[in-house]
Amino acid sequence: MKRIQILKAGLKLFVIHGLHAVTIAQVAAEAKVGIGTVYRYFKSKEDIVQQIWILQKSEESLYIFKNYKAVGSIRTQFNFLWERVISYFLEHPLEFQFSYQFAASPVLTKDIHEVAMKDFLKFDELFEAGIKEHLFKPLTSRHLRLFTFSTINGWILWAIDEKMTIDREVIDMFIEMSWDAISI
Amino acid sequence: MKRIQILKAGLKLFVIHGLHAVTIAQVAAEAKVGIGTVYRYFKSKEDIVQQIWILQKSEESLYIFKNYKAVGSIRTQFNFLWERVISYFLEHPLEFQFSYQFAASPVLTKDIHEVAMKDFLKFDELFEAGIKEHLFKPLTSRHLRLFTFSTINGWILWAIDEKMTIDREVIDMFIEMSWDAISI
Amino acid sequence: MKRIQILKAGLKLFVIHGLHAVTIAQVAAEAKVGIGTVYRYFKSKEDIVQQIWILQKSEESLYIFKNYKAVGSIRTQFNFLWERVISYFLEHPLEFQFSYQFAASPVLTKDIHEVAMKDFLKFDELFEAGIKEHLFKPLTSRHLRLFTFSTINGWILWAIDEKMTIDREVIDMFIEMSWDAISI
Amino acid sequence: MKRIQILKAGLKLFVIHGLHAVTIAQVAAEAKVGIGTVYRYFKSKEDIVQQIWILQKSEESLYIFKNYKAVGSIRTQFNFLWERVISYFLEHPLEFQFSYQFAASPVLTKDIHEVAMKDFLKFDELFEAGIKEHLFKPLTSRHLRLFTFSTINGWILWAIDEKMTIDREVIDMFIEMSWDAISI
DNA sequence: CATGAATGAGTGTTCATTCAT
DNA sequence: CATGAATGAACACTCATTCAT
Repeated sequence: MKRIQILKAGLKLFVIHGLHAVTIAQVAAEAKVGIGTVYRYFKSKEDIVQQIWILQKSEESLYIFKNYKAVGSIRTQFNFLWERVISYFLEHPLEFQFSYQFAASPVLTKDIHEVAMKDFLKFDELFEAGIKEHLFKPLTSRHLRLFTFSTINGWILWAIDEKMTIDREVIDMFIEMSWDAISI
Repeated sequence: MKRIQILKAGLKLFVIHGLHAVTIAQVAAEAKVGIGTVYRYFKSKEDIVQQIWILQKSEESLYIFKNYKAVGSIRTQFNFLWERVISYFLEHPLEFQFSYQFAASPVLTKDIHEVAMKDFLKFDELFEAGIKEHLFKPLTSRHLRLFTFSTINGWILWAIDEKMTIDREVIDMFIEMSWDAISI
Repeated sequence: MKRIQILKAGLKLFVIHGLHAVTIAQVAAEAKVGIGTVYRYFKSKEDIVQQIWILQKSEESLYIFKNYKAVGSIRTQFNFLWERVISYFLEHPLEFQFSYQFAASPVLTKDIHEVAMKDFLKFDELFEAGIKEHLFKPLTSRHLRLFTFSTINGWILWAIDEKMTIDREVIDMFIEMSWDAISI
Repeated sequence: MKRIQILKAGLKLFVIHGLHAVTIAQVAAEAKVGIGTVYRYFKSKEDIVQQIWILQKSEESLYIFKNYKAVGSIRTQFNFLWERVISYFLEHPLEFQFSYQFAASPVLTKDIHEVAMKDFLKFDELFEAGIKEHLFKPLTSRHLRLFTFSTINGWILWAIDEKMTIDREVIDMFIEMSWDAISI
């Protein structure tokens, strides 16, 4: 409960002002808890960032894979999942910016990334199936996943930046861009 | 001279340890100048980061557009420029990581980005020409540029991360992926 | 019961780590009681130290004066009592170290010392008798007591420090040293 | 210069209020330097205490052994040195109390003690010579030194405590007490 | 009577910035 | 123009103390 409050407060403030410009006192105030309480749940400022990352990726995957069944054509599943990814980030711009800013940050170790990413391995299974059907360019499933996530990041970044109204048509076009990039 | 030393030292340390974990004293030591000297050239830590960004983008564009002539087919020019971008970052992994980490950082204001990006507007001209020839999906030239840069960033990130040996063939395939994504 | 547990736990931890390096939470854990319980019995950290001191001196005097009768020659009584003091501390090294470290600590007020020391005034009576018999150098009984306690402390400190095996002979010699110092 | 100021300030405040009741800010203020300056010279609060101890023992030995020549009878040398020790502490009550309070403190490691005590090994040489002449009870020179220092500590403690006026006669008597204790 | 989660004042420590040399 | 010792505001973090359960 308080743990989640703190993580949500941290996410918001770190995104807006940057890690080095946010004090623990500010995080505590935003989370409406005492400073000491922050340290009851987290052992340091870096720990907070790492736990935000893990929580974030967990919520992300929960949203994305809700109602997902690995049935139907590869393309259908691809459309379904990427539509979910896009929807999630468009509905959660703060969370998206956190993901973008901290993806390459030195405070996130390999271990943290590994833990946080484990739910996303289902994407690899999808790509694996596509590779078997010779639908994709000759890359590993891991690289296909990373590439498509990259394209999505860049695209959402500008969508949020310019406060565009995103309609179905645009989303569909974007998914097509991703598909066209990796398919033969 | 000393100015450049300081910027190079800062870039290296910020990438490796993160902005908040690097002190001005460390930057001064790495640059082999006194702390006071840092303040003769830059008015604050944030100023250093901003100036690194500007210098970085300037060197990047110099490398990319060297020998570039806006002649030949759109595809030929596209291939030429993206090959240069990829080559630059593969040869300068530290600079790449700096670009990646700070692209969405709150310390870089819109003004700084505008100044730093002005040399890259040539890309927009190329995309503009492509749009006129109806080669691309219905997006603005700016969005086409942002999208392709984003895909390239994601790709180089794992190329560096996994210490892959990147040969011509792989680069060519990647450029094709980018092209396929945006072309009709 | 719990009161004593807390005092014993505090004594042990304060001796090993030093007053400033021990938290109430650690004392509570060592005593196997809750933090709140500590505050039910003591009003502050300083209070704990003071109560340890008082308990300690009380247990010490109980041990020392057990079976003591103020009869026989001064020398006989002197030997008896100092042998008891030495035995007590050799059997209770932790308690000794606490006594040594906190004897001159600013957290122990004059009042506390007065309360804690009242059982030891029997020593003064012995010295008083010795003074009357002209056995001692021209000092007050109080000074004779302080002096002999001081010598004993120094001696036990290294005995414990060097984990010497202390036999009767050594103890006898040491008591003789103390006696020789103050006697005419 | 500033280093010494800080150590002197620390000694004074630690003795009066106790280690845990003195803040670095107070030490800095007493030393008339900035807080940051304290950390330019010392890496932590504990380091300050340790360096005070070392400086203290160094100044002590300098005072004691000034003009000392290892000639004349053992007794003459003994008298000379112990008179110096007593004089030093009577003239420097604050320094004495520091010595007394921190002698058994856990912040002073074996290493620190070893470094600090090396100048006092000259005492051991004197005792060694006395042992050869069969003047002393059967103890090692090291133990003779520790014992006599203990006696002195106890004695000075009360002398300072009661603000006695100490004249030659009293000092001479005390030296005699120490001598009587260890001599056969 | 017992507990330990919650608190925030207070502390040690850091580090961007200044300025005398 | 270069330096780095000096500074103290500001921070991360601790821990004695409280109080609802």
